[in-house]
Amino acid sequence: MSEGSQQKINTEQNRGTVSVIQSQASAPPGGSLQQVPQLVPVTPAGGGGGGGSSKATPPGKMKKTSGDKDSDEYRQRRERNNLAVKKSRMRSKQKAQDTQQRVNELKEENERLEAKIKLLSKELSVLKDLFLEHAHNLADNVQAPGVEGASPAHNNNNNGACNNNNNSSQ
Amino acid sequence: MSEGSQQKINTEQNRGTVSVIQSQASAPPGGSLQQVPQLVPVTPAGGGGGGGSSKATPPGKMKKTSGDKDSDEYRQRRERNNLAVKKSRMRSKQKAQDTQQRVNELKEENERLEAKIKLLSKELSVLKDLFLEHAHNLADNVQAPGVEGASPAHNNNNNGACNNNNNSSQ
DNA sequence: GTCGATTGCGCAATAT
DNA sequence: GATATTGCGCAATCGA
Repeated sequence: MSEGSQQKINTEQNRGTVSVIQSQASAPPGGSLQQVPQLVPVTPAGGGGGGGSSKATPPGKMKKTSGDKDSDEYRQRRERNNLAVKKSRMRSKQKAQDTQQRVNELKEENERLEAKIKLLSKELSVLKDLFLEHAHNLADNVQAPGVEGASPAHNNNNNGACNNNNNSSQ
Repeated sequence: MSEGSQQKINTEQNRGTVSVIQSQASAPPGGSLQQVPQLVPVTPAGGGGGGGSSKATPPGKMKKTSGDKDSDEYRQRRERNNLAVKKSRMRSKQKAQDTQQRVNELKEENERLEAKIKLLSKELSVLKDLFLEHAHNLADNVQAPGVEGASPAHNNNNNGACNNNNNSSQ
């Protein structure tokens, strides 16, 4: 967790002043640093695929005041984009969080459902046993109405009737 | 979606060469730009608010060769961190993806479980109905034992009742 | 073609 | 001390 100690940067501030800054840069212990958007073309004619014409700071003319970077318009665009980025990231994070929560909910519900299944299964089992018992009782009644060892009935060749197939789907 | 046209940056490359580059920057369509880490102190000893004192590059002494930025060590650290960052982000993204997938799986399983519950419920219902029927039959038997319609043995109307598929797997 | 939304990336601060 | 996370800004790209 945490949450950093972020410092609001005053857009356009050093902007107006900065012009050329070289390496160097002293890092005051307690001070925050601001990244000045210095740009530089990188490995123009790189080895890989995209070949690009190099063209580093071509002597061509630049429109606008003193380069894109200093223009108010540029700054404005940047700021807008920064805002959009922030927003987008927030949403993204929120979404992830929601998804995680959804997982939890679903897990819970799953457990509930499984419990219910267990219960229903048990009930079914009990009922089935009762059925069997009844069948036997009836058989007895029919089988030995008055005689002792006679077993004439047995008509219900139910043999193998109550088979429960314990198949496993999947 | 998308996937940008990212270009591998050769760390330490322009480092040695770059000295001063101002705004400008031409943005070649296919070319990538590298952000040179120019740093600038922001609100140095700022108490809380918007800090007004500028004070860029205070005359304090910096250790190391020619400033932290140019040091090999610095560059190395940066690169290591960049790597770590990349890794971390990858994992983060992967995790989010996994979570999403988990949601899908759980949803599927939920549906399966619900279907099963439905089925079990139906079976239970059938069995119960059978039970009632039997009870009635028995009542009839008891109620009218010597009457004309005595029917001692039509007990096993076991019509198709006993099948249950008690599949429990997973 | 402008503008917001995404995305990858590097930096720096902070956490582990 | 080194790696891992996190917030943030930049730039490129996508999409409306």
